[in-house]
Amino acid sequence: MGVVATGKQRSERRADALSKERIVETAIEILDTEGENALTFRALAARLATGAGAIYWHVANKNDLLTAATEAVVARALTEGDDAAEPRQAIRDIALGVFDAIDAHPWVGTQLTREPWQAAMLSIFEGLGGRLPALGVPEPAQFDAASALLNYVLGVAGQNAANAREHARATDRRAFLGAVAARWSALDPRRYPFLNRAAERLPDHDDREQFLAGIDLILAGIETLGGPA
Amino acid sequence: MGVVATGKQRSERRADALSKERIVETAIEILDTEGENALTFRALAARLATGAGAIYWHVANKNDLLTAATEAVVARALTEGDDAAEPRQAIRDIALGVFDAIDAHPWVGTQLTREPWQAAMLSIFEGLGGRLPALGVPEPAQFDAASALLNYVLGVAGQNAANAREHARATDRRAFLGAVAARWSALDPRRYPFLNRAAERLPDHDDREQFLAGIDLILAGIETLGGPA
DNA sequence: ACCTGAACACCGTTCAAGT
DNA sequence: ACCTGAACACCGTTCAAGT
Repeated sequence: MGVVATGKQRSERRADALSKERIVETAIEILDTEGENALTFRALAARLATGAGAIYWHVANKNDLLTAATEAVVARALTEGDDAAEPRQAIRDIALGVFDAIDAHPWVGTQLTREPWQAAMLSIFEGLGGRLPALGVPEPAQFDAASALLNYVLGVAGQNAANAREHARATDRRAFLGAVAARWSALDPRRYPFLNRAAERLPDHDDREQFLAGIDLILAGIETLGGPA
Repeated sequence: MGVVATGKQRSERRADALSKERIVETAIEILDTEGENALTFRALAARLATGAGAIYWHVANKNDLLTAATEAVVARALTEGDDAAEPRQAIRDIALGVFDAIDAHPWVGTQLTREPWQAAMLSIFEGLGGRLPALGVPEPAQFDAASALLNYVLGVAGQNAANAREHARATDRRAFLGAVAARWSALDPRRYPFLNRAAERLPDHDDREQFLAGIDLILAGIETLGGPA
């Protein structure tokens, strides 16, 4: 609109001035659509129609960029699932919010597990730990209990991110799980009895349900800490 | 011994022929003493007094190398803490074995969370899940329960690895935790009441004890699944 | 069969130079 | 103040050539 193309074609037209926000949003786009490996300063600069060095004026380095992108996604995820009044349900909602965010943006799982004490992680920690008083958990035990929930969430986050990296574009989940299950079934049943049994359940299990089952297990353990509900 | 130095000095003398085992052990040495970033094919080749390309004859790629290194460390960790008869204690021993291995080799935590379904992870999974029948957990629930334990262990593993990466050589743990706690205390106590309280416990808490407290919490939840013990 | 080491195709990051 | 883009110092990986 009103922009006259001069001489050489340019692949992309600058929408407006560069800003950290615009850089972060573009990075999220690349991460979501092309995967973790596709985010390079060169690719990012090309999409933003600028030089690679320009990005460094707004962002300290790649880690800073990834942290900001993670923070943006997690912040949205946590505000969406507004607070349930019931503390058990509130904790489930927060955990599921993070789970679903990582399902949609697997690279968030990678970054969440790589960079400790970042803002995104603190929000999750507060969300989980903040409900423990209402659950009747005595103060001295709250730190450990919230840590257990957080670390479980982070563990699943990392695995989901790794799985997404493995079969980049969902190459038939059932076939993939079937192949893994076949490997488990091939193990010596005397040395690996549990994996042999688990192999039968693997192909049909639902990741989200299993994730929630784990949360409920930890919540059940936490409830043994407090007085009667 | 009996080797005559000819012409130019060579920085290192080849002890014997190259092998995957020798490559993996040397990689572990570098990872342990110089950190994750120090492991490059060039550095590895220099230590082995060979060319970078030679390594590829024995190892498919860097990921293969890291997986093999992780497997070696985890296998040792799991065989050391021999099986306790009591299932709760056996699960604690396995979890603590992994925890201590990552404490000694933080890069194992990174690799464990990056590469799913690798042999090292399967051994841990079997070790944890294999004790659930003795705990009275009904078969249909065992897969979910073992997953919860595994993901918790992996979450802690990732965090410990990330922490070790952060302050490369333990620059006074208490000072570091004190700085983190100060940041938590600086947060608005109305929006972050839990983190403000947790800040007081952070500097003096023991990672290993907190890890075990989480295991016990999940075990307490798992015990609500079975019949009476 | 196994090893050598230069070369290739990338990276993140810096920085002199522009506006 | 902000942007440009070439240059630097690395990487993992390949491969022709050696033994």
